[in-house]
Amino acid sequence: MTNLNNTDNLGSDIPVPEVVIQRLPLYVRVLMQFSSAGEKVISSEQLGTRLQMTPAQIRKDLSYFGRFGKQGRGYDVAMLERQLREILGLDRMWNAAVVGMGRLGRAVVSYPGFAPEGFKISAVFDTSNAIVGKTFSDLRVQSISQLTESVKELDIKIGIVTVPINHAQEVIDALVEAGIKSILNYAPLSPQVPEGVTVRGIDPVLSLQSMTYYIR
Amino acid sequence: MTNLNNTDNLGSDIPVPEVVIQRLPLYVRVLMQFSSAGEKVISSEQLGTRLQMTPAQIRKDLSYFGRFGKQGRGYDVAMLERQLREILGLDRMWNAAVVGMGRLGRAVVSYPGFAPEGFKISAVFDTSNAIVGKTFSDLRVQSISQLTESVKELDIKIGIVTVPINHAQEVIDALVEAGIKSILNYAPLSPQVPEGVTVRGIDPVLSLQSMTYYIR
DNA sequence: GTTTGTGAAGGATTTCACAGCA
DNA sequence: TGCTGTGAAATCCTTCACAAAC
Repeated sequence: MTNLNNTDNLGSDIPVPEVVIQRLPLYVRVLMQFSSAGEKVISSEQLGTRLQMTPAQIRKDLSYFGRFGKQGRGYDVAMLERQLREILGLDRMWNAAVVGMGRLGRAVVSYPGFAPEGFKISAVFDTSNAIVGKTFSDLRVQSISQLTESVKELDIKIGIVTVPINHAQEVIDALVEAGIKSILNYAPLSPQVPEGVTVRGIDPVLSLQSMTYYIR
Repeated sequence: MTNLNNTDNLGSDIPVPEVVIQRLPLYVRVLMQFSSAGEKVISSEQLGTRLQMTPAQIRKDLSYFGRFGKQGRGYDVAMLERQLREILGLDRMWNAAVVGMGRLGRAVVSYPGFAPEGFKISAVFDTSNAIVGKTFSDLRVQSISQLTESVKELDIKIGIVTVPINHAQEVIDALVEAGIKSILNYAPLSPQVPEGVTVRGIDPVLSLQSMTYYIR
């Protein structure tokens, strides 16, 4: 746990804080905006203004991974975007499976925002026999019993959980069992997962419930 | 009734850390589960197991607001839930407005998870004249020019943004202008908002983009 | 015996501030 | 001159550990 060599982050294997990793996609997004606005160069100041954070934090975050800027000038927009995408693993396509083909699952598979960012929904599943066999967005709904096989065959690395809360934990267990390490969970519960599995929750009610505290 | 004082170690009103506030709804959720399972008492250990966090953190979080437990026993489930709801402002109903009645907005207004938690969508808006006047889930779509008036009239405290990215900032500006202090933003951008306005983003792509870092 | 509440310690993250380079 | 990269300082957050309460 104790880290001795802190004179040089580069090339050493200090784990990068998770908060930092979660901010990198924000930087990528702003870089895309600047890029399509024709800007070639961006400063940490400009990035900070867009994201409402301090320039120092942005520079510090980037320094975990290398030296991307030029003093007196800033960062090359295209180059920094490319580097960050590579760091995050966004320079390739990822196959995802959606489990739960109710209303929410169907909304997710037809959401047009995933594909342009390299996330392809390659298979869909459901626990109910009433839905298995139907087709949505050109994807035939499979039984959850076929999960492990499909995950292997289609090189699926991401699971998206859109089942009702009462089935969510068992579905997550099945995904973990099938070797999935990254889960996007739309069910309103905090699932139990083993070490090494990352879960991110999409939970609008939780978000609302913490905002009301600040309304005075 | 509720003791809203901080611990007295530093004398006066340190604001409660935002991370703490964001965890309170998680506690409420587990308390509901325990309650409907017939459990009367819960320990910080049990809460921690459910949420995959340490008992000490839970006790510390709660200590910002008062002393709710009994040594040697734990917390009264019903009482703690009631107290936390009061602290968060969840002991009342909140009116919300949805702006953007495209596919996503229609999914949001018909989502059955908000009402049981006390969030009522009381008005819906759109920027496009092609949609204004139509009705979804018994709500007639209004022009955004009527926002300020409706917010006042219907006591709307929460704005939910479901417009496409190119209209999102202007819609958020309009909500802020109308006096809204809490915004749930489904558009994939980091909006600029003044101090005192809370924004929470619902952004599945961002979540995926930070998870891929950990897939090795 | 059990479990809370909490100062104090420890760790993590952010910000400062400035040397160094374009 | 302008802006990055980064040690050091400051701040924030979590965990420890134990007295007090039941």
